[in-house]
Amino acid sequence: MIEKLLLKLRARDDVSAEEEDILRGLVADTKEVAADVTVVRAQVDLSVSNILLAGLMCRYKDLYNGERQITELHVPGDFVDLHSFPLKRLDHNVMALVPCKIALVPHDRLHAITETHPHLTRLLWFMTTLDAAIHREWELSLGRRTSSARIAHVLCELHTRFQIVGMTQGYSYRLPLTQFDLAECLGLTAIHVNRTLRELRMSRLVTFRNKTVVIENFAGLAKLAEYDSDYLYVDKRPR
Amino acid sequence: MIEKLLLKLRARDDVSAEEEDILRGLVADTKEVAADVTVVRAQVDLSVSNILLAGLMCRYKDLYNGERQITELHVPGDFVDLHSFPLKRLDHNVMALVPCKIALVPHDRLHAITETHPHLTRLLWFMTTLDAAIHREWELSLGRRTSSARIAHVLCELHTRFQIVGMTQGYSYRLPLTQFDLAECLGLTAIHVNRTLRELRMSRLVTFRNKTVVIENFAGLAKLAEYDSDYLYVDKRPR
DNA sequence: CGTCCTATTGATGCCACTCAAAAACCGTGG
DNA sequence: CCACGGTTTTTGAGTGGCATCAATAGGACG
Repeated sequence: MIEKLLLKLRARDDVSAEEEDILRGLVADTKEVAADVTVVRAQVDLSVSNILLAGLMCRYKDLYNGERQITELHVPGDFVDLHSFPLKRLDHNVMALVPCKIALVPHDRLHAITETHPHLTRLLWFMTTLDAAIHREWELSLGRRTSSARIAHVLCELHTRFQIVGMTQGYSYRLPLTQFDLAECLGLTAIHVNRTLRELRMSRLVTFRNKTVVIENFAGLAKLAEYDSDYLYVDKRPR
Repeated sequence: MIEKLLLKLRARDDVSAEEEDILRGLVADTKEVAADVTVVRAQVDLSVSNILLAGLMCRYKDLYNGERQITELHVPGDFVDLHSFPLKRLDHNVMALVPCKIALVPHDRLHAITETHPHLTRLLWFMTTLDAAIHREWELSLGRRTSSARIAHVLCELHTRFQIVGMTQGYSYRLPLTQFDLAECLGLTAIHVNRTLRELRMSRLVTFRNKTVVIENFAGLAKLAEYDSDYLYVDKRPR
């Protein structure tokens, strides 16, 4: 059930058979949620974290006027709100962007791991710092990249992240987002995203149609975006 | 020496006398660094983390054209690159914005804590997730807030963070940043920061002059910024 | 008291936003 | 299988916030 989480972890460090068992034992229950459902609400006391098994989720914050900023996208295998374990509540909401399947992990089981399994604890800690690294890269995009570079960058990032969990076909992957969703990730309007996607399509770099991304020229796209997957820490090391 | 770190931690959870001793024992050495010195460089293997004792530091990423995005500011008491312990290297640079004093903490001592002191481990973990929360709030600023709200917001944030470590005088605090530095935090140009600061000054909300911030109307500033310190998790809880 | 850095102001331009509307797509039910 | 309503995508025209370019003023320091 948590195969994708294991893929994600094993791309970064060894996970022993015992540790794998413990991780499997974390899941107390699974749940299906419909699209557009807010699964975790900001400021609510939490005692459970969620692993995304299938679908696509996001973390977002919003302003009074209804404008929304998505601060991170989550692909299957992501421990979507693991940080709620040390934080005890969240400063943002977590929403399903499409129908999703999630696994529920009670915090007391995570607590138990921290008491008895240091290496696994460090692995979990690592995963939350990986999310922070993604936040930082998005800050760079939001603050300094042009609209075309922003879109190019997020499409490169998602290619890498989907690839890790075996959800790409070559340079193509399914991305069930609307242009409106994308705009909320990138600090743009949907209209401008639309125009910029057309540019990227016309320059034969990437096509995003029918919820599918086809990267026609990865090197070119990465160059435009100044994309370097370093910040995703896809290298195996003892943590 | 690490009094400000202790203030920061004890604003969020209890720290026992034993834990305090262990934290004090983390420091292997201290160092003075000059302004504008990059203390930690991206992609370099690390075996030491730094606690900021005095001064002001930042994390930043940059683009080929030399544009820079500061992703977080660090005030005294911050464990500036604690996340390099799980990550093993950083995806960004860490720089001293003014002359700073830092404490060096070897990773093997952190490793030892994770092996023997679960609660302290969770506290350290918590601190890295707090940095991530700040990143998310900055994403919201960079993506959706207007220039005036962005400036107002960061000045509110810094007030709260300086206050926690006892470095405010009422609604005033010393902030040794140039307008150029601020611009690099906010995804703006220094020129526009200058104009916007004038607006904020003229609307009697806040003054930033001679490296000093004086908030004349905190409620008004917070309202403009939609500032809510929730994301800084200044509430004491068992972690 | 000159030099460098920082702050300030003015003029102009462009990237992305807003407003408006049509076209394409999609699930649903008759 | 097609009509239908809602969502999403696409395109056009006009606007504006922040950037760029240019230049002066102020402050810190040797």
